Amino acid sequence: MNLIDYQDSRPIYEQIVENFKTQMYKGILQADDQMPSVRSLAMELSTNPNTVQKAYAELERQGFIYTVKGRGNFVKGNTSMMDNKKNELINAITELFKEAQDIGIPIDELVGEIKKRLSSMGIVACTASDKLGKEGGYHD
Amino acid sequence: MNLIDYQDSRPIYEQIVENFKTQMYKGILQADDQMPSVRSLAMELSTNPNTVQKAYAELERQGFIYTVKGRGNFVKGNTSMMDNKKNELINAITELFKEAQDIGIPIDELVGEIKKRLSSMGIVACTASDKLGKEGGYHD
Amino acid sequence: MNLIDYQDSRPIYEQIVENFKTQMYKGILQADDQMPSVRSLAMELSTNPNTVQKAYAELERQGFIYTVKGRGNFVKGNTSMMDNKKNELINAITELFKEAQDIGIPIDELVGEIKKRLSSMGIVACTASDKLGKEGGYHD
Amino acid sequence: MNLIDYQDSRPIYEQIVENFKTQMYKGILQADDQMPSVRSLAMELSTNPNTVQKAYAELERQGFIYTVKGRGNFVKGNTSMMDNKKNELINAITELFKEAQDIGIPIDELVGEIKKRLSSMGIVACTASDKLGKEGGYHD
DNA sequence: GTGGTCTAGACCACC
DNA sequence: GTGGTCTAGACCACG
Repeated sequence: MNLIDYQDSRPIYEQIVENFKTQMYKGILQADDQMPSVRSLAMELSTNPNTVQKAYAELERQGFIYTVKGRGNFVKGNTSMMDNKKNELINAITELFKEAQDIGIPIDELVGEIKKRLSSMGIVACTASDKLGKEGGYHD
Repeated sequence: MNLIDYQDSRPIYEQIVENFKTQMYKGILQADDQMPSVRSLAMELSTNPNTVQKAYAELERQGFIYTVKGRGNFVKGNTSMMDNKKNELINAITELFKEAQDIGIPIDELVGEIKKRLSSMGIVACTASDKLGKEGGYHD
Repeated sequence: MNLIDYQDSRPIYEQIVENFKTQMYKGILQADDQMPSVRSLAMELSTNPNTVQKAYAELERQGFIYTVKGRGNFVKGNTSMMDNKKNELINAITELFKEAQDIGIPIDELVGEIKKRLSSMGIVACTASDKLGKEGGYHD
Repeated sequence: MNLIDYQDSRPIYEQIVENFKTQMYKGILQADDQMPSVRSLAMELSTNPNTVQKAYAELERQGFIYTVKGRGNFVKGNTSMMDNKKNELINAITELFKEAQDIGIPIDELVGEIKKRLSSMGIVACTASDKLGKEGGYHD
């Protein structure tokens, strides 16, 4: 469990939720893995058990974990988890591109800069754009 | 001025700020245009003058407007405005792509889907990716 | 607001939620009516503001109210509310009838007894059974 | 013995109780049949013997089984069992109808829909209501 | 004034 | 041991 950023404006319980969700997306936490107990995690994060409890309740509500009373919280094997996340990302990015379009920022410039940054992080964005670009379909 | 969405979780003053910023980006509000007075806008939005005041203060802090005592608030002709916005968008999108990469979603799929959606909205995303993909500028 | 039954095994916050939901179903609370403030209701019920807060959060999550920060909670004008409730009731009752069937209790007996009880409460169940039973069997 | 649903919010011991009760209602378990031993059932359900013990204690308290020291637990031949269950069901259904009435849902609609569903499951709900309506058996 | 979050500490049911 | 609920009291952002 990563540490909490007390500088962050987001509430602590929300940060906990986010942390666990990414851990699941990344496969660090897998189906039926046991979550740390409310109390122990509270100790580890030096926060209040109620706060952790709230985070777990939220995770359960969103379908990421399930609770066995008296035993603990466990990761739910949610097959559609990935698809949801993918759609979420697609929506978010599309929305941003649309916004750029609205205020007249040329998409070319955006994409160019983004690609530069991604590749400087070692992310092979080119393959993607490549496929996009390919067969010369769009050479204006 | 568009209406405020009271069901939105974001604070009202922030919605006002956002509204004005997009109006400036879109060119609806231009340099040295006069902003509506605090009181009149508060009336129009049927909200508290304090709230409008807070929004204007925030806009001034961010360098989007300037105040002339006794006369009112005016739009600042900020040449770097666009660049800031562009950078903001680039950062946001890059961040999202990075996240996708982190959890193992193939960027290809994302870009493909996004492209589909943009073009279905009449936004010519293809030209952008094209230029990217072509001249091989960023391949290494 | 009805009183809380501290004998009831259900948690207090859940009782509060239920109370408000029925008040909405009955039309006592209508769209955009303001809910009592968290603190005042807590006082009235002589319970803790946190408990009321939890109830309100749940009501918001379920789409029955919306929150305007700094102003209060308000009833959401949910048109599909009634339909949801109706379906819920139908499901519950059907489930019970199915259970009876499963363990071999003749449905006739059940319906007979239920009808007796409903009419003794002044509920005109007969009209309903009428349609069911068709052609004018019951002109009493 | 059916399996336990650990994702179910109800406590495990309660699920065990329910399971046995329906088995008795359905006649799968009959008077003086021996119940599985606490330990073996605990193994079978891979749960804690304490939990099974608690379930058996509850079943005994409710008059469904009796204990012979050193021999085991046995099903009680309780003639009033069925009547209790019937009353329970009648109460539950009546309560739901009353609730519907309270919030102004026309009982006709409810009954109509329920009838549709029951018959689509092959349960002859119609005959029941029919008998009700016809020979006037329950009219007074 | 409003709601939202958090802490500290308690009690309960369940396993 | 586990999670779930509740209290008392605090602090913050928002209007």
